Amino acid sequence: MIQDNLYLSIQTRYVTLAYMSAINFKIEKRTAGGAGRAGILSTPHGTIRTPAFAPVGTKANVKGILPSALEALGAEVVLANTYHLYLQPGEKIVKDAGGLGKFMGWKGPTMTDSGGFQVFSLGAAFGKTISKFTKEDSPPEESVAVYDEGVASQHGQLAVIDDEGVSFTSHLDGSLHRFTPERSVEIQHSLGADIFFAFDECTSPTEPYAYQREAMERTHRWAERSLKAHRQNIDAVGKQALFGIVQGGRHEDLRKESAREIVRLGFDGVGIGGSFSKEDMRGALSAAMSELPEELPRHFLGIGEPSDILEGIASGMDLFDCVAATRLGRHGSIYTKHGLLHLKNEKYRNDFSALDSGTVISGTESFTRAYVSHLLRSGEMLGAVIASMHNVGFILRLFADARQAILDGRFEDYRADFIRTYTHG
RNA sequence: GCGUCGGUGGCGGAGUGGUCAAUCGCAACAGGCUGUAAACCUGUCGGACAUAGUCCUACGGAGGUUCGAAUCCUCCCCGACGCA
Repeated sequence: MIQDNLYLSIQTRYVTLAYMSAINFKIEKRTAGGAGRAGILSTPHGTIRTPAFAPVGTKANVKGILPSALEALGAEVVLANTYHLYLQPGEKIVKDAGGLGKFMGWKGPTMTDSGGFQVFSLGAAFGKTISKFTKEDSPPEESVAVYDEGVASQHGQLAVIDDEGVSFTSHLDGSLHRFTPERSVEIQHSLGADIFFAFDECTSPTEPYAYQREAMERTHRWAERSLKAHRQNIDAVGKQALFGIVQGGRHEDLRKESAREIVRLGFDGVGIGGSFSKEDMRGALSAAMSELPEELPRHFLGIGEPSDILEGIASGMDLFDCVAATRLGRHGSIYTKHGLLHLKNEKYRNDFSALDSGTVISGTESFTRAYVSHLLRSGEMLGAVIASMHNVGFILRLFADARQAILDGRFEDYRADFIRTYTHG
C-alpha cells in the first residue's frame, strides 16, 4: 500500500508537470484478492466517490428527474451527450449559459460523451436490432427499420465513417453535419464538463475481426488527435479531463492492444467502450483491465444492468453510466431487489405494497405499485417520473452499498447476496 | 304516425355480393429496452383443438333471394334527425 501510494504520487507529479490534469484520483481500498477498488475522484465541481454511477442526461437533463431530486437520490455526477447538444440547442448556448452544469442547474461534476456512440447507433446499428447489447439469436438482417425514410441517407443510415471523421445526417431535420476528433473536442470544450471523452468508433459485434482491428486503430488515431486538440487549449486542460476509449470488440488481443495504446497516449482516464453480446463482455473487459495502470480512473461506458455493474466493479471499474434506469422506468419497469418488474402488468393494479419494500428511495417512499401502475396506464407523466426516480435511486443505492462493502472488505459477499436475491427472487 | 340516415368484434370506426373472423385506431394482455433517433418498439387480441391448419359461432332480430350475404329484398326491434 505504501508502495502504491508512492507510485501514485510519483505518477501524479509526472502528470502534473506534463499537463496539470483537471482531476485527481485516489484509491482508498481494494477488494480482497480482487481487482475492485473504492476511490475518490476529485473534479473542479466536486468529488465523486467511486465506484460511482452517472445517470445519463443526454440532452442536458436526466429524463424526468429534477437535479434537486437527483442529488437527493445520491447522484454525484451526470453525463450528457455532445452529438445531441451540438444539434440542439447548439454548444454555444451551453457555453454562454456558463457550461453544462450551470445550464442544466446541476452543481456537481459533469461528463460528456463524445458523440462516438452515435457513430455506431446512427451508423452500423441504424435501423437494426443491434444496440449496446446484442443478442446472439437475433441476427441484424431480420431487424425492423423504424426510421423515417425521408430522413435516412442513401446508405440506409444516418452516419458514415471515413478515416478523417464522420458525416452525420441529423435525426432531427435531416441536415448534414460532420464530426472529427478535433471538432468533438472543440464542442466538448464549449460544453465544459469536468470529464469528457475522446471521439471513438464503437463497432457492432457482428463485424469481422479485420474490421474490429481497423476500427480500433482508427479510434487510436482519433484518440491521439483528440489529445492534441485538447492540449492546445491550455484553459480547458486546467478545467477539464479527457478520457480515451478502449475498443477492440470482443477480441481479447485487440482489447489488450487498445488498452496499452490508450494508456500510452496519456489520457486522464480510460473509458471501456463497445457493443457486446452478453457472453463477450466479461472477457473483453478483463483483457482490457489487465493492461491498465491502477492509478487511472476507468469508466465503463453504457453499463448497465445490476449484474453487469457488479461484474464491472469486481473487475476494477470506477465509473459507469447507463440509460437503462430512466428508460426502463419511463417505459413502466422498475428494479426491485428481487429483479425487474413490469408495473403495467395486471397483477399490480391492486398491489398496494411499496415499489420495492425495504428499499428506501428518496422522494418515492409514499407511492404504491398500484398508484404508479395507474399513472403509467393512464399515461400520466408522473408515473414515468416516479418510476425513473425509483430506478435511478435503486442503482445509486446499489453503488453506495457496493462501495461500502468494498470499504468493509466484504464486497464479494455483498455481490453474491445481491445476485442471489435479484435473480432468484 | 310519415320520411331520411343508421345499427359491425370491449370502445371508436372501415368494409357495401365471393379473395371477410372482417383494414385501422384505442383499450386490454404480454414481451423488449445497457456511452437515449426510445413518455418508445414488438407480439397477441371471437371460440375450440398445443402451432400450421381445421372446425364452430359471428357484422341488431327473424325470414328470403343467390352456387355464395356483414354486403341485396321483406318484416320486426332500437337510435339520431326532419315533418306532422
